[in-house]
Amino acid sequence: MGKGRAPCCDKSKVKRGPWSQEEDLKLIAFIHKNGHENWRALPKLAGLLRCGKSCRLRWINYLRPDVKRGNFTPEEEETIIKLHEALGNKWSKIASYLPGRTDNEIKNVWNTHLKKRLKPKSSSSLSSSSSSIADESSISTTTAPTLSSDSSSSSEKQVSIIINEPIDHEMITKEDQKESPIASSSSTDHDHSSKPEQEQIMDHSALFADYLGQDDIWNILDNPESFQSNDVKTSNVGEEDEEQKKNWLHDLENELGLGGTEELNQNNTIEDPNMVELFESSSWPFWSEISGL
DNA sequence: AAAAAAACCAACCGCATGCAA
DNA sequence: TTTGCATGCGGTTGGTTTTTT
Repeated sequence: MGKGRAPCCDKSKVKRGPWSQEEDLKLIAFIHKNGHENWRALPKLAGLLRCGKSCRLRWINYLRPDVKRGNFTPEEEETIIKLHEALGNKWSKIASYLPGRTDNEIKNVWNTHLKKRLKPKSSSSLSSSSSSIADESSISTTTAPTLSSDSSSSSEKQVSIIINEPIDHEMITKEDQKESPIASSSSTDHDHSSKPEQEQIMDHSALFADYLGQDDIWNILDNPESFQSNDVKTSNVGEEDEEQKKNWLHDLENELGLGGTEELNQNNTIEDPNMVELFESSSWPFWSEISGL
């Protein structure tokens, strides 16, 4: 409320533009260990020349464990359309009904695809919705982890949407983790076996290859479900030295100058149990590497 | 094959909001 | 109540990729 706004950071001293792999890893490693209770302080503590805002955005939109990447399914698009009709440009609200999707991503999809697609028939849909710029309460919610739509084909079809209970994408405050480990519920939503063919997993390969020196790992990372199976995991990883995995984060942190020696506990484990709980329940592709610690 | 146009999407900007002192 | 800080949010930009001419 009306107050002078201090600049969030000294723009001359922070890096801007696309994130490098190293920056991503620094951010991931730091949040893994410490969570992100203070975005403003985080860049400094993590050794990043970024503004806290930028770190937050990068984490939320790209790096966090439950983020789902790739094409939107027709069901998701339908949901967005309906929610947008009801909520307007409340992207974060809309995102809260779509596990794994970010407000930024939804906004992009809307602006680049859905808006145009709707335009031709906008008159009808808008007219029917003018009275109906439905308030939120009109959205039926359920805890059922599905959204269902009346399957038939016509564009005039009546679509009834059962929408997921909104979830909190801003998950990793420790309190939130205790109360609603959303990653666990969304992890099943991330079942990549059901993903559209075109779905692109984020390019972890480049990210980790530098550190692990092997490309096979990316087959695993691209099929996160394989993490659940020790058999698959070990067979894919091959005879690789377990020690290497155990020391991965430690090495990484040393490499990145995160001061692993005093910050790691004796077992080289992630210290924050809530973080462990969160990441364990997630299908986040980075987890299997880090969890070997 | 090259140039131009369109599409895509990550990241930035700055206001709004909540909270604590 | 006021003030200042931290973060959330939505609009916008600009670089990159893809498609069209």
